[in-house]
Amino acid sequence: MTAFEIYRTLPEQIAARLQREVLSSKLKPGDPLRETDLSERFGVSRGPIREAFRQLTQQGLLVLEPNKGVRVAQNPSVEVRPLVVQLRRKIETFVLDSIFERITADDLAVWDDILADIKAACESSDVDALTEHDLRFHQAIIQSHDDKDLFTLWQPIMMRMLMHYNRLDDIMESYREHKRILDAIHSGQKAEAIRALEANIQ
Amino acid sequence: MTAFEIYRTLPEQIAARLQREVLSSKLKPGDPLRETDLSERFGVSRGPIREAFRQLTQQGLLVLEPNKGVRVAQNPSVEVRPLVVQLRRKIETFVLDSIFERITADDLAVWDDILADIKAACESSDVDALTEHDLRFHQAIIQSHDDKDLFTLWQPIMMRMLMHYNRLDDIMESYREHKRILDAIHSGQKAEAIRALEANIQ
DNA sequence: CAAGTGTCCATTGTTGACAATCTGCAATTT
DNA sequence: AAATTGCAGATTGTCAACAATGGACACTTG
Repeated sequence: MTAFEIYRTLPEQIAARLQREVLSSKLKPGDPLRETDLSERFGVSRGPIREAFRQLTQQGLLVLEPNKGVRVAQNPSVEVRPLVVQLRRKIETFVLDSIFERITADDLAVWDDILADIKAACESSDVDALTEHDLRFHQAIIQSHDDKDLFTLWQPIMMRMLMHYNRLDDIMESYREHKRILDAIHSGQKAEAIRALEANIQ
Repeated sequence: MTAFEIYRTLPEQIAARLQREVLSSKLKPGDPLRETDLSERFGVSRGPIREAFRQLTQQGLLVLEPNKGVRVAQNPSVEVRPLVVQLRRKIETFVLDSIFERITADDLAVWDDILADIKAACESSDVDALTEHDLRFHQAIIQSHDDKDLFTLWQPIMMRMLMHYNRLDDIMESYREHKRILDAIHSGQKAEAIRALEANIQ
């Protein structure tokens, strides 16, 4: 299957596959995941499956109950959803504000590439691809901060927002929002970039 | 410290022990934890140890690198620390505001008990016990919210603050801060309770 | 008939053996 | 002498067998 290995470990590959299925709602909140099923499906023993569960639990996509196994996590309740939005805004604007003066041409090149992927996904109305590249976009920004631990803090919050990714009537609007962020960064307008980033997080 | 701590599973017991050692700085940032060592020390095989690692990684106390094992996580950098404080404030004030009108006498009785433990720890200058009961206090508040997922979101943020628990010159001040919170709740002063809670989180 | 009890089966928990990988150091090469 | 390569030991990764747990359902019992 692997022409070239994108993921270092077996559990990482499995976790990536399962993550995609959760975020695309192929696996729905409450769905149980059985270790034996997956070990047969992926042709490995239950060990790596458990390790994949570990990673996805940390991301908040799966919930583990002792002696009962794991289930796909529930979406955040309507009451806490605004809190999640605020938390994500706080982290991402903190990062953008913190790194702004140190953004390199290489950083921007990478982000521009992701923006192109977002555009393509919007134009073909591919919601799953949009979710994936939206995640990549914001992840790239977070990971450009020196403190790598920020990513660990941010990831579960981001995941809780992506699980109900259906806020836009016009899918192209997502592309425009991300473009506004990068345009502002390109022209060195920090305050405007932060505003555009906040507008994108809701 | 409670006389009988009942943990449902083996990994939970192990994780609790290790958590205590990290929070009391018996295990310091960067220290490696070897599966074989711990499996001998606790008299179990490596499976439950790995599951305990999983839990502590989710809490942000351990960091896992493939093929290298786990290490005790680094403290947040001075730059990120204010962000962590803000995030924790946002979550805890959100919860207190949200549950305030539904707080029961039973809730308050539990919180008063924990406050007594905090007082005892302060009076005997037992910093480790104070850390433990401080954690219990805020955890009890978070967990009184209907949405149990909030706890999962809050825990890793809380842990990052507890790892450098040394802000107070006068340890008794911790007791007074927590007492102010409960006094305000007892007398139904919501705004004052939230103010006192924010003052305690720094 | 309702409440409790026992049994079976699906599933997770635990274990020890073996494989793969990393680290440090010595031997080799340039 | 500096850089590279090649072991050897330590450590994590994977596996399959067995144990323990929980849920469903039939059965007793009052």
